Amino acid sequence: MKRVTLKDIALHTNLDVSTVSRVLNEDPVLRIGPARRAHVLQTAAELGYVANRAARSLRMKKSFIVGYVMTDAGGSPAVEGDFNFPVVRARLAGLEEAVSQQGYLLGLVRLLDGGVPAIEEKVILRQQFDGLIFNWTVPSPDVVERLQFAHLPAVLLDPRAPPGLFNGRLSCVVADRAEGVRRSVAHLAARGHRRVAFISTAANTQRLAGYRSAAEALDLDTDSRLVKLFDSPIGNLSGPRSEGCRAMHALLDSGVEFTAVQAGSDATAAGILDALRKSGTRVPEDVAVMGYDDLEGYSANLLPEPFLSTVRDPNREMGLQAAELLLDQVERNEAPRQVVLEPELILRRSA
Amino acid sequence: MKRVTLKDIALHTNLDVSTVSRVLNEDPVLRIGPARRAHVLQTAAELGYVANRAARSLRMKKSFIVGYVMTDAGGSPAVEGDFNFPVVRARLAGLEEAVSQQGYLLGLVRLLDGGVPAIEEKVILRQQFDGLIFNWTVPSPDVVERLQFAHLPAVLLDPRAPPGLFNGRLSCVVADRAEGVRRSVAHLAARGHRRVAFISTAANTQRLAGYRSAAEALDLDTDSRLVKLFDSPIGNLSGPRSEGCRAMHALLDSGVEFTAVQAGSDATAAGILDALRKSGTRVPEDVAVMGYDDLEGYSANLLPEPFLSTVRDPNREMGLQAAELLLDQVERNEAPRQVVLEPELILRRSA
DNA sequence: CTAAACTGAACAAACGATTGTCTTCTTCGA
DNA sequence: TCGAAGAAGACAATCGTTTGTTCAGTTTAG
Repeated sequence: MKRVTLKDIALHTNLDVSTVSRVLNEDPVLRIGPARRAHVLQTAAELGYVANRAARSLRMKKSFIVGYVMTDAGGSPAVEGDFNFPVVRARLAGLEEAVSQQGYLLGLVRLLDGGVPAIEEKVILRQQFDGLIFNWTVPSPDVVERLQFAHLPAVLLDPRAPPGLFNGRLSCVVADRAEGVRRSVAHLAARGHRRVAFISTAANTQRLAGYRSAAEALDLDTDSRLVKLFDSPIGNLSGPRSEGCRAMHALLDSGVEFTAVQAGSDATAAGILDALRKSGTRVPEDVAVMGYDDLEGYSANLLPEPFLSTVRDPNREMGLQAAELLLDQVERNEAPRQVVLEPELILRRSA
Repeated sequence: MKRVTLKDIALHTNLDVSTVSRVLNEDPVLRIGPARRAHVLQTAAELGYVANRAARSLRMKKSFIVGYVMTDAGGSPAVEGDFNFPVVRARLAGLEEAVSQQGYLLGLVRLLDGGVPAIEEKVILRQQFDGLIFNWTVPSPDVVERLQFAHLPAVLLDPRAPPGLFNGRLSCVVADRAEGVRRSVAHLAARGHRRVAFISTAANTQRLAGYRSAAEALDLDTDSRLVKLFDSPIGNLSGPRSEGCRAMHALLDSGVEFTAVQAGSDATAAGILDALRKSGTRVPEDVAVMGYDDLEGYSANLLPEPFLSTVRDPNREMGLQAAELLLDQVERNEAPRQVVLEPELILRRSA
């Protein structure tokens, strides 16, 4: 039950704890005979030595813990973009993998809406993290200020706000949604579709941009009537599907011709499929449908056989990268950077 | 940027650090004048003192961190019951709330399928947690053995295996699913339904038991043809919906009369609704449907307006309780206990 | 009036690691 | 042969708390 400490190894090897420490940390200050070095390493392994996190933290003035900030609406229905989305699981897995591989621990903090004082108190002071990860939620400018002041590195993982706002101050990991849609539309074009509709919440500006640039680059028919945008307030979780359904009906009723539709999200695509089904349109024979997010691939509990062709952000990879960026700052004191990752096409039966 | 330590407070108050520590910890050993005590408290607040986690851990031989064990299928589609389910968010929120309120931190560890050695190495030794939470996944007997040996308390949060297996050795938080179904069926009975079908995966034995006992207690028609069970291997995420759909069709085709159906889960209910829609049956006019899980309430991204009446486990509360049970062991050395929480009826439009 | 008891606090020893500085031999060049 | 350099490792301080013990006054009891 007793923990094995450096002292134990020192006793077993007739060396000083400092020497043992230097061996285990490969401290260049120490020149030691290979035989003794091996001996130390071996007994450390035999005794099952594991460095005491607290002692090391105390001495090195580092906690070796990075905080994952989870905002919490206080028990009410979920906050979109946080744990609610199944994708978060993949991100967390990536985060934990990278972080633990470098000897850090991933700590979870739930932040109620306390604003700056809450962050100060809970995250900056009390927990003594070495760095912070914000998934989707973005800290207010005030908070960013405090972070800088406290020399507490942070990275924004897929921030819902344009990353430009934090230029150079915070690291940032994003998926290139425009490129994702571009690839998706390119796939449709390759299948011979010339008139591709786009239905999405208005908030997805990147995806719209991807659609536009693809349409132009591929010389598709650009008809403004093919684009349907709707508002979907963040709190309204059932919005995208019903709005997508409505938009599709409107498009159908308008008589505008099209042979494919790119949805802004899988939820929207679900609504689109509802409308198409109701109107007796066959998918993909009459109309091909592409989604975005790959919800089915993550958690298809509510869906029958995965059907929707879609675009998937590299969520696990995003988590990994976020951790790397953070630890680059924490460990190697590098400057904040931004990394952009490419989504991937998932082809199933709808297109 | 310098951290405020006990020493700083000691200097400001002309007291010894030990005295300051005792004041802040309300150590009964210390008898101090109320004036001085107040002075200490005040300067501590003014300076924004926060105890150094590492130092305290070192001295007290406690990390003040509890680990949340998240099993990881290595990037493949999600593992049901873990982060995949939106309910996990609620549980984590509850956990974090209770845990942080008692001064602990919630650490996340992802466990690949390494079995006992992996748990030993990563969770028991390396991270030096004060306690462990297993959500849904249950540790193997070997692991339980090691936990006991290492005096590492653990609590099982909604274990997928019958908790009886760990009788008295591990704390356990479960929702009373039988009672949930009982209430649900009672609601149907109150609405006048006498012939209530039950469709579920065979694995949901509790829910079936709830159905049976409710049917008996309420003197409903018990007709074995009303019960449809199907197998749904854990890996198969789209199973419940398509199986539910198939089972409903079978029931419809069989000609057995019924006016309501209790589904084993919302996913199954989704399939049931598919079948009813296809057969032109109106819900709830012709047939009332009750689900279980309240997926819509948590994350209705894929669904139009929440429609399904259902049963919801008190997930946040379960997280809170799990934390309490764990800290009862960690802090107060209490024996492992089991707590059972009651689900809640969520009435919407399907019944 | 003196010993005992009590008050209000200071002293000091941990906890287990890291790291700057010494010490003690060897060895080598001149 | 002597001094200096280099090799191999020991010493010791330190990080910030907690906590068992001691200590100087002051009260109380007998």
